[in-house]
Amino acid sequence: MTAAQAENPILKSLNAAQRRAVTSNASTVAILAGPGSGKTHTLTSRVVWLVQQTGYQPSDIVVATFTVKAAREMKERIGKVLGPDCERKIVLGTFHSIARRYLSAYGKHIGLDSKFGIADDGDSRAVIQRICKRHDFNIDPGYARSWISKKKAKGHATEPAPNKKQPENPSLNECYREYQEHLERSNLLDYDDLLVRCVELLREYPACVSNIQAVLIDEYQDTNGIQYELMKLFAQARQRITIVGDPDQSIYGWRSAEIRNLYRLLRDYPDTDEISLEENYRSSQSILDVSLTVIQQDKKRYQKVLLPVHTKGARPVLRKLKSSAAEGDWIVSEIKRAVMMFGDMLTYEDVAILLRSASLSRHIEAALGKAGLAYRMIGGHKFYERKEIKILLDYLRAIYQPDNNDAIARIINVPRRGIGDTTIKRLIEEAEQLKISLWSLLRKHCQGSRKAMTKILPKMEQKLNTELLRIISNLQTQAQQITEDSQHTLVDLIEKLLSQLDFKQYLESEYPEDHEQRWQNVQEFLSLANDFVRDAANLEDEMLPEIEDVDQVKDDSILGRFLANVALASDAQKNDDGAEKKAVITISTIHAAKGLEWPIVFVPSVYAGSIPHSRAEDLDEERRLLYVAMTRAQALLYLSCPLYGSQGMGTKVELSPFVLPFASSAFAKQGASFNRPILEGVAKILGRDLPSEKAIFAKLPSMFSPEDNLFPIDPIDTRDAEGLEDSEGYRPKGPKRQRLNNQGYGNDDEEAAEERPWKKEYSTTMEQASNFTMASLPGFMSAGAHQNALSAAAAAEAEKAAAAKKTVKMGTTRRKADQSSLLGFVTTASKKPAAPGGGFGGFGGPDASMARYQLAASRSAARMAAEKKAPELPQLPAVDPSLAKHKLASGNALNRPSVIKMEDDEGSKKRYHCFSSSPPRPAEAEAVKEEEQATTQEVSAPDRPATSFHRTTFVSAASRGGVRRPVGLGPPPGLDRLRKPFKPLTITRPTKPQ
DNA sequence: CCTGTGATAGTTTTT
DNA sequence: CTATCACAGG
Repeated sequence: MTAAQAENPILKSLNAAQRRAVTSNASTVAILAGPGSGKTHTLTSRVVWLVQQTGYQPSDIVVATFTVKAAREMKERIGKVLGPDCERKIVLGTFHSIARRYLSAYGKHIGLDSKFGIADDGDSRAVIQRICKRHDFNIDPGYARSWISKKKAKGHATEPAPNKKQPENPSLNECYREYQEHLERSNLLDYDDLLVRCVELLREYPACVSNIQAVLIDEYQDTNGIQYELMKLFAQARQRITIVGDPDQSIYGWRSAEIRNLYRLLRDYPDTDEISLEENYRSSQSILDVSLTVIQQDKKRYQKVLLPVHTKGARPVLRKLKSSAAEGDWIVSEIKRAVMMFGDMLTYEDVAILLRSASLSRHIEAALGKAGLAYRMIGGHKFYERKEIKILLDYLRAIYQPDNNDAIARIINVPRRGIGDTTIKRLIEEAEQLKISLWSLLRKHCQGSRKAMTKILPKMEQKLNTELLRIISNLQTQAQQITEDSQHTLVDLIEKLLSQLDFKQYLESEYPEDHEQRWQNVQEFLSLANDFVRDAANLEDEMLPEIEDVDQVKDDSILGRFLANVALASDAQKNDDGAEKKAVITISTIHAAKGLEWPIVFVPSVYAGSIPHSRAEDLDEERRLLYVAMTRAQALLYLSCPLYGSQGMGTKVELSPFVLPFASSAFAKQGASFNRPILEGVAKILGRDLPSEKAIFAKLPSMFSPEDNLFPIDPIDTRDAEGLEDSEGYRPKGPKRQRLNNQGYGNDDEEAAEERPWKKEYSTTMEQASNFTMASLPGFMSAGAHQNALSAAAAAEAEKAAAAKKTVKMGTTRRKADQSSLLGFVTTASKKPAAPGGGFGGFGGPDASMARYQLAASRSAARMAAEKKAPELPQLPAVDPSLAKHKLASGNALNRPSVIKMEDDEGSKKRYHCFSSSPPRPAEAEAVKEEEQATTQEVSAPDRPATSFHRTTFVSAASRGGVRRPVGLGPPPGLDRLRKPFKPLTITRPTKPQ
C-alpha cells in the first residue's frame, strides 16, 4: 500500500497529513485545517482517490460547496485530473444548486410543482413588505425577513430550544405564515426553502439518494442547521462523509452558519477520523504570526497549529493615513512601488484589495482611476441586478411563470404604460384578496370576463392589452417550443422579447445619457444566455444519475434552468475562454475573497466601525473576518487606516480594536524596503524567478522613489494637534479643504510642514511615473488609451496646480495634455505581454476604471460648478456613465467595444462576439481641464456635510452583542472529546472502517 | 385622484 | 443606487 501510494500521482503532491486525509478508510472524515493548508486540494484529491482507488462511480458522489466560485474551481480541478466525463457526472455545486436539482427532478414526490421558480432577495423583500403594510404589523420588514430566514435555516435539529424568555412577536409568525402562503401560490421557493424542501424530500423519499456513496463538504464551518441535515440525508445510504473546515474562518454566522455543526458531526458520527492539516503553504511566516496574533485574541477559540513552511518575509505593514483619499493614493503608490521593484516578477494580477464592505471601494476606485490602473471588482453589485437586465429577467420570469406576481408587478409599467405605483399596489391587493394571480386578474379584466375593482383607465387597459399581455402570451407559446433540438432557442426568445418591447428605443428614451452602455449590457446578457444554452446542450449539465426504479422528472425547461442559474449564481460567469487574460488589480469584499490568495494583499479601512462593522452583532466573527483577509496574503500584507472615515470626512475614526493592542509591536509602520533579501524571500514564497538586480534597476525610472516615503508615517491630526482650530469653530469639511482655506502660516506651521513634502513628492511621482512610461513608448495608442491619458494628464496638472498654489515650487516643466501617452503605453503594453516594463504591463481594462473615475469626476465637477453658479461647461461625458455602475466580475465586458451592431446579426450570434479585443470606441469629447481640476479637488476633499454616523462603534456594538450570542463553542453535553475535537496529528486513533 | 419628477438621505457581508 | 417625500400637471 505504502509503496503503491508513493507511486500514485495523486498522492505525490500531498504531505503526510493530507495523504492520510485523502486515503482514509474511515467512513466519516473531518479535516480541520487552517488557511493555506491545502484544504481544497485535499478535498479534490480525495474525490479523485475515491473514484480511482475506491472505485466509486462519479455519479454517486456529492460534493457541496458554499459559494459558486468554490464550486466552479473544484469542478475545474477535478475535471483536470479525471477528465470532463467524470467532472460532469459528479454531483457538485453549492448546497442550493444541488438542492434545486433534486427538487426539480423529484419534487413531485413531496407535491412540489417541478416548474417552481426561485424567489430572489428582492422578491422576498417585496412580499414581506406588502404583508407588513397590509396588516400594519409593527415590525421592520427587514427584520422579519431575517427572522424568517433564520427560522428556516436552523432546521429541526436545533429546534428544541423555544423556551426563550423573549415572547416572540405574534405578528412575526403571522407574517411568516402569509409569506409562505404567498410563495406557494406563486410556486416560488426562496433560498432557504430550497434547502428546507430538499430535506423534506430526502426524508420522505430516500430512494432518490440511494445511490450516493460519498458526500464531501467544503468550508464546513459555514454550514447552517438545515445544511447539516441535508448533508446527513444525502449520506443516509452509506454514511460516508468527508468535511473540510476551519472554525477560525467562519464568517457566515449572520447567515445562520453554526460552528456547532463540527461538534454535532463528531457526536453523530463517533468514529469520525479527525485530521488536522497544520502546514501553511501560502504565507510568509511573519504574515502568519501577525494573523495569529489577531485571531488569538479570541479566547474561546480552540488553538490550532499553523506551521509556516516559508521564510519570515517582509513584516506586515499597518499604515496610518490622513484621509481615505490619501489611503487610496498610498495604496496606489505602494502597488506601483512593489510592481516596479520586483521587476517583471509581480504584476497587477498579483494584487488584491480586500474590503469589509463593498461601499468602501469608492476611494480606492477613485485613486486607482486617477492613476490609470485597471481593476476588477468582485462582490458588490451583480450583473443581473442591473436595471436593464432585471427588467428582461422579470419578463422572462413572467413568461415562465405567469403566476409570479412580483415579476409581473415590476414590469407592468416598464416600459411606461401610464400605470403608477398606486394602481399596481391596488391590483396586487385585489388579486391577493381574490386568491388569484395578478396575471389572471389582468387577463380576465382585459378580456372582459371580469371587471377588476381597481379603476383602470381605458388608456391603460389598451396598453396593457396590446403590449404586456400580448407579448407575454406570445412568448409563452414560443417558450414552449424551445426544446433541445428545435431551432427556437432561448436566445431567439430573448431577441424577440427585445424587439417586441422595442427595448433599444426604450433604453434610449429612458437613459439618454448611457443607453449605449446599457444596450451593450443587454448584448452581454444575450451572450450569456447563449453560452448557457450551449453548455447545457453539450454537457447535459446538472443531470442527476438515473437510479433503478426511481423516476425523475426531466422536463426541466431551458428557460427554467436559465432563470434558476441566474438566481443561484447571481453573478455572471467569468468567461475567460478566448479573451486575453488581463492583469488587473482585484478589489473584493473579504467575504468574497475566502478561499483565494494573492501575493500582495491590502486591507484598507481597518478602523472601528468598518471592521468590526458598526452594525455587526458578533465581534468574534468580525475578528475572524479580519483574520481571513490577512491570511489571503502570500508575501506582502498591508493594513491601513485613515484618520478620518469616509462618511462625510468629518468623523474621526479609531484604529480597529483588533489590531490596536499591538499596532506598533507587530506591524511595520511603512512598507518594507525592497532589498535583495526581501525580494528573494518573496520570490521563494511565490516560487518565481527573481530578475537580476541589474535588470530591475535598468527599468526603474530615474526619479522613482524606492521606499514607502511619499506619505507621512504619522499623519498629524490637525484638529487634535491644534486646539486653536477647535476653538475657532469646527468646520465640517475635509482636512485638506480646510487647509486650502487657511493659507496663513500662523499656527499652521506644523500642518504646513507636514503637508508640504507630502504634496510635493506625490505630484512628482505622478509625473515621474508618466515620464518613464512614456519614454519607452511604442508609437501606437488606442483612442481610449489616449483619452485616459488625457484625463490622467489633466488630473496630474490639477494636482500640480494645487500644489503650486500652496507655494511649493515644482521643478518640473509643465506637461502638456497631449503628452500624456504614458498611459497609452500601459494600455498598449497589455497587448504584448512581454513588453519591456511588463511590470506595468497588465493593464487590460483601463477604459473601465478610468471611465468610472471620469464619470464620477465629471458628475461631481458638474455638481460643484452648479453649486458655485459657475458657467456650466458643456457636459459631454466622455464615456458612458453607466460604466460607473458596472461592476461585473469579468472586466472583459467593460471593454466591449460598441462595434457590435444589431445589423451585424451574423456576428452577433457568434459565441465570442462579445469578447472582441478591438480598441474602445473613440472619445466623444475631450475632458476639459477645469472640469478635471474641480474633480481633483473633489477627490481629495469631498465637500460633503459631516454626519456623525459612526457614533456606534466598538462599545455600543459590544453592548448589543449580548442579544445574539454567537452560537458557540460552549461544550456540548457529555462527551469529553467533543470539547477538544481536533487533536494534533500525532495522536492518531485507529480507525475502524464500517 | 393619479402619475411623473426632483430632491434627499441612508447603504454589511451572500446563496 | 433606491426608498421616501413634496409638488406640479394631467
